[in-house]
Amino acid sequence: MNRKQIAAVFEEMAVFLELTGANPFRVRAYANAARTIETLEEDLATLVREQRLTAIKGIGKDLAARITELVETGQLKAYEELRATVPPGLLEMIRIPNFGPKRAKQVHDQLGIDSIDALEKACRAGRVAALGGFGEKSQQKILAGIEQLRRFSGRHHYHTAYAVAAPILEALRELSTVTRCSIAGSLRRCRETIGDLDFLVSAKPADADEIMEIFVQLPGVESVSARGETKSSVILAGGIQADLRVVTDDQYAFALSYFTGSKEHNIALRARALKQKQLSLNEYGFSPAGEKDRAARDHGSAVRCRTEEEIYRALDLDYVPPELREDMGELDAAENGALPRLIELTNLRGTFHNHSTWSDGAETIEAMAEAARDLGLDYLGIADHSKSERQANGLDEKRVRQQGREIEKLNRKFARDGFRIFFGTECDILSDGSLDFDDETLQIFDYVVASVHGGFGMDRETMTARICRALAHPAVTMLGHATGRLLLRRESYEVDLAAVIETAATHGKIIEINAHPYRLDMDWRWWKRARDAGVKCSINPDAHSIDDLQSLAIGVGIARKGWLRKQDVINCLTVKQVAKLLATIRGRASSS
DNA sequence: GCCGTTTTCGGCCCGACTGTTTTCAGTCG
Repeated sequence: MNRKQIAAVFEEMAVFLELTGANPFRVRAYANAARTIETLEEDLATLVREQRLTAIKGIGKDLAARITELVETGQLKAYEELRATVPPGLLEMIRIPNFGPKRAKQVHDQLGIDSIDALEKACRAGRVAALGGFGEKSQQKILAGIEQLRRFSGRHHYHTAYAVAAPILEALRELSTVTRCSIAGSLRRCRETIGDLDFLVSAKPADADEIMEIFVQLPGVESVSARGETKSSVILAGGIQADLRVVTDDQYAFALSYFTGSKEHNIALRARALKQKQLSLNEYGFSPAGEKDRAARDHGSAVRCRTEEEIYRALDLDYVPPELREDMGELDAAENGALPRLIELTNLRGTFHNHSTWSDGAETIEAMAEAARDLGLDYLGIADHSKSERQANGLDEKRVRQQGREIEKLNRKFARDGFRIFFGTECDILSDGSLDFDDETLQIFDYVVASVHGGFGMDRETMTARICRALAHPAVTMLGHATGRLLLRRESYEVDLAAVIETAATHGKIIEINAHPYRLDMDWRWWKRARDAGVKCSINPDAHSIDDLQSLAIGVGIARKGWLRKQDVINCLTVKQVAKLLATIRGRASSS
């Protein structure tokens, strides 16, 4: 059983335990272990064999035994037993907003309800309102929640969420009563998908109510699910939930840190404040541990902090950029001055892997190049599909040569501006790991992006061997969308990314961050490891239109989440440097 | 279930909002 499967078992264990009313800290132990295992650097089988599991933070004697059992037998007795006691319908029911394990268990035990459909029927019949602790309003909310769940998956692509959030932030910023405001939550951390939007505003207490009222009446607000003094929640058209918190300006930095999360980062930060400084930390500030009568909300923070930087400093930590706040080692690094200086959007000078009308793009090469130049880039790589991609109008050997001549011609024109088009191909990796062009044709390109576009169903070993074989081919420059996933739509194919990263490192090959908002692939969780193995990254929008070039910004966000610095990303090189690098990777002497 | 120069037992981050209560449980982040 692989790491991902074991993590999934532990995650379900956490949910099952919660449903059975287990100790919440025990639940958390399983949930934390799931996260730890999923992003583990070392090979699980090795750790099991050498009995070093308990050396991992959060893995004790019991969990180590369970991991060992899963690795060795592919099963977990405790998991099977627990699962047998939990009706399967409860699992789907707790996906309803504001309907958690306790309520699911109650309706199951008292009404025999074991599915969302049954719950809906019971609500309509008024049977749920009659239960203790429930009422007419709860019943209506459950029905509304079921409808919301059915209409929307509950999560949204980053760019969708951003497009909805930006005008709301602007509307808040324009209010004269608002002192500071920001987006917080997973959008600020640049997660690949977003559950809901979090807005934070600082203002005088006397103005808070009016700001709340304006917020819940903004255009696009479909319904109001909560409306309090400091917090309101609304559902926007399109089904995205948005929360607004209003605090005083003294509290703003603390609230921003708090609502940016992640929850796991916050827990680690608070535990640290308690342990090292005997300070309790919440969204209002620091207060002396255990002294409830000196709570920060009423008495101000024991340590005043105007910015998040000052909060980290108060805990003897370097500032942790939002993208890194995932409790994946950032606090240790912040303590030791070992945080990376992250890449920024302005560091980008060009990009690879873009399409044109030669295959399935919407724009000519010239229009794409002009758009890239207008964005301030110095070069653009065009990598249209290879011949096997018939539905995408993939190019055969004859057409790529024609395309090469057009690019040569365009480059003479663009040379005046110091701009350059690189001639590439997005070459299919065929089922056996061979490439869609012969070696002679592959020689005409400046670079080759090798991608899997079909045969997703193969087993892990075969797929891994297929991709690694392609990466080892001397003509290949970089790997396109490493796992083939489509966020919220299609799971990735089975592949051993650790082996892929190792192969890329061995052959000096690049792996892309495909910045298309549906892909964001290779996943950010793998990049620190790839970076440390010496693998360089290329941030590519996979643009099929001029607008798609904007995705570069999301790609940079994902690179930042992956701890990448300017020097780890080839798009930060100058035209000259990158031309030399591409030539070097192909084992040819540089002409420049 | 994990963890430990205050503890091998007794802690484990903390608060807002809602709906149901009449002091709180459940849910969420």
